[in-house]
Amino acid sequence: MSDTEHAYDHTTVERRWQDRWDDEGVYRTPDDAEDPTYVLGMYPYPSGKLHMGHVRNYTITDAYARFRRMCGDDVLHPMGWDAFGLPAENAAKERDTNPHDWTMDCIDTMREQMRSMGFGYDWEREITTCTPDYYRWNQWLFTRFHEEGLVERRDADVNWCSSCETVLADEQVEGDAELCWRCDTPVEQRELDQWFLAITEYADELLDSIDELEGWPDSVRQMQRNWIGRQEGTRLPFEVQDPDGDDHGTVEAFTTRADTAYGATFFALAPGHEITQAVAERDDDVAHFVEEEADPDGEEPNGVATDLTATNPVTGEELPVYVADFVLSDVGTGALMGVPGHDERDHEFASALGLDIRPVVAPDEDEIPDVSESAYTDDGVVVNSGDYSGLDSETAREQITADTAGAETTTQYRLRDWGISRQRYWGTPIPVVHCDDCGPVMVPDEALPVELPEFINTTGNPLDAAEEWKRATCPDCGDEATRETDTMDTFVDSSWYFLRYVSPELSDAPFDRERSNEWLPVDQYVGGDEHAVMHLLYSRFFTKVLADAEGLAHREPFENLLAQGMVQLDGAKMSKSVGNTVSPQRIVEEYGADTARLFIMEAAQPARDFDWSEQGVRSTRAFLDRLHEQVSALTEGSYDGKRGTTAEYVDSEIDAAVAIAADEYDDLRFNVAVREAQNLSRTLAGYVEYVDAPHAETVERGLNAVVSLLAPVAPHLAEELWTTLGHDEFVAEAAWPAGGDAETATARRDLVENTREDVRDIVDVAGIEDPERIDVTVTPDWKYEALGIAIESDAPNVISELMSEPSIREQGDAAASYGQTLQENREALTRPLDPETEYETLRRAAWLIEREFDAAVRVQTADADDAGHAEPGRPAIDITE
RNA sequence: GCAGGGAUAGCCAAGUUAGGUCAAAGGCGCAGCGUUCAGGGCGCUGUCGUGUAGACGUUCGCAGGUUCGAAUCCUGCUCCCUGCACCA
Repeated sequence: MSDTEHAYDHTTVERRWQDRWDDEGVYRTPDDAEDPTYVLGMYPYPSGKLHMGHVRNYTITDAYARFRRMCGDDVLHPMGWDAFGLPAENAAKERDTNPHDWTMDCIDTMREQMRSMGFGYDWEREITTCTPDYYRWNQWLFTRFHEEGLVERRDADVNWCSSCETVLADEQVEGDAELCWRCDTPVEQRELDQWFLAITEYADELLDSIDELEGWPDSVRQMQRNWIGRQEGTRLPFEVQDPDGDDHGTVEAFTTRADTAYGATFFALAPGHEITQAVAERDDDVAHFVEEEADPDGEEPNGVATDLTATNPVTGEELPVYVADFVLSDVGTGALMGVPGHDERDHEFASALGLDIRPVVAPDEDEIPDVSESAYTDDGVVVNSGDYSGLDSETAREQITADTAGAETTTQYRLRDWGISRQRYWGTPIPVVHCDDCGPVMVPDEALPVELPEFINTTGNPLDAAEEWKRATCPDCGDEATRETDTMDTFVDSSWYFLRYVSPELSDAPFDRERSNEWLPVDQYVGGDEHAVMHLLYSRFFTKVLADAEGLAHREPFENLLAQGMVQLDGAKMSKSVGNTVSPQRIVEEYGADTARLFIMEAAQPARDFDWSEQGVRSTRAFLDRLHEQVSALTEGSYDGKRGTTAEYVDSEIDAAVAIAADEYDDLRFNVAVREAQNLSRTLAGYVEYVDAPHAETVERGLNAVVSLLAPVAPHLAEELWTTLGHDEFVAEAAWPAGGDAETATARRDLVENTREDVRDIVDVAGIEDPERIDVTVTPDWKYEALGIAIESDAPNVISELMSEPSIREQGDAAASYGQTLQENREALTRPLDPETEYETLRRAAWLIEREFDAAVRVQTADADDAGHAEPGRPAIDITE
């Protein structure tokens, strides 16, 4: 695309200002800044190229950061790299390089792309998680967690991706088909020694304090609640015996419906339960079922009878024990009491196997439900339950739990401890050595960081192949020992990176405590909602642990969270595999970064999805070109008019735009804020075109405002025009322009717009072909006074109160009639602009009506008796043909 | 199934937290006019119905209710989206 069809060369302009900002350190945040506004976009994984999602994400934070800076705040707006992770290993293998070099190359490329977008970061605070300077603190924090008793090593069934050759967190397994989140390979189960962080210790606080996260979207809060999945219930102990009377011990079963204990007609074990395993060894049917038939994903619940019995601890009844595939090892205790009368799934199972189905809960005492066809699952009144009959479900649960030996109320969570072990190279080495005598031992702080060895290209875990690196001595006994070869989940890195920005160079602690206490929490966090659970939950967890263990004064990391919407193409998510992407680089080359940024921001509110539109981009660019021309026209110096009433109108519109845009920016409604700037530009153009000799100062003030209002979103052109307008400083560092208050501004606009619409209505309805003169008469003072009295008054009838006011009484019939109107609308009265402001507003806006109807417009006060039916907020209009 | 969020004029979408200038912002589409005007772009206007002076009528998923007054509050229903789920 040639630049000749544009009013300015974006490449030159954008480079120029990027260089100047760098030279002057405009976006630096000094360490002594006082409680800066902390604006943060989720740091990217350095895949090599920015995509539109990144552009949108970082344009949002950049615009907000710039706006806050113009409002006079100190701002902290840093950027960094989520630089560990599997793709780097894969890429390194493909390209015959190593993860480190590949990652660093990607970072260089992306940093340059960010620079070309004009994002104003404090690059002095840049962090890169794959550098020892960063990941040593992961190790240090791991040790602190260990000291707090929050690290556990245990044998665990883990999700294993055979393609990635690594363990996956539950959150990284997707869908019913259980596919790896990265490569879509079906996930297998394996048993391995794993390192866990005890996030469940904080489950209650993580759940309860969600309520206070008022700056977060409801959807994210709800997802976290679901994920934690707290459930109150009862643990009941069932004695399990085989036919010979041999005891298999007590099996605990968790239930939320202890009130249905009398309805239990069977007991069921998971195929993976240890008793099941024991029985399978001597019982071929059970073995066959476990091996061949059990299908936890199947629609139908399947099961097989055993020769065991379980004693219902509430009733003493002997229940048959089944092995059933709908019982899951990792839910509850892997065993349950079956109550087919009051649980859908148990009902289905009992029906299939011909087991008893008993109603023990009823809607009310005289109405025993028919449970032969389907379960009655609501709470109600307990029946057929011995001494408990007649109690409501809630009370029965409490009573049964209290009366039953060995029963206790417990809380169960869906949330599991966080397995952080990964059998991969490109991550933080877990700082542990294994000693034959002492077992696993923490690497002491002074020996940190445990640095990664050279990359070895192998199919398994490269750390396992690094023989020399693996050799270590035990910190406790000094004997030979072996290094732990697991690395940490990269979500560990991102769980505290927002703290590192505060003091990125600090060498004796991960973060400066005092400064963090002042600078945190992040005031505005922005990112995609694919991180709604994992990253955001882990970050909250880390913050709470650091508050308890390291004196951090905050228990929540992110005060306000914005989950930005997707940039789509034809209604579909942009995706490399589908091939429907738009390259930010191409857009920047063709139209410039300002155009890309402005288009994205005006297209929709930041939380919404929207469609990319090349035509929208073009018209955005056209707007910037017109603005450039507007400024050039002003500086050519041919505007030599006086400040007439039209200019006064323009002035009030400038105030209005500034005030409204400020409110909208503050609430992150960039699309509305930007529209104010564009409308103001339009108003200025209309003014220049309408009057013979525009008033240069007014136009200048207006263009200054337009440029200021656009500066957060289109910063390069804004700087360029700001200079053209004669300013020496950066617009990035300029103060937000002074304006009026948004409420009055809106009231004035409404008055003008309503009046113009009324004129149109009249002309249209009355069929006036060619209006010659239009008289607009503002309300008489006494009506305004009367309205004020009526609003204040709490008398049942205001008319007498109005008539006690001489200035109103002397209006005679008119006063009585208006008083009547007021009385009828008593409850709905609102205070309008005062008559003087109204008069002034309309006088200034008269040119709009003149222009539209090509008629003389006369705005007058109502001191004459021709006020007609003018009312406050509603001038009388008289049109002469 | 559970939970959360929704349903607004041809389409997209504000407004609902604090009921009253709300026939209801803005955008798109469509139509008319203008721009020394092919088109495009840009600007102005219109876009539920009726109406020869700014009015009236009907409307905010469906059905009721509260209120002087409801897009907004309450109850029930229908449908859509998102998350979770053989979760005991």
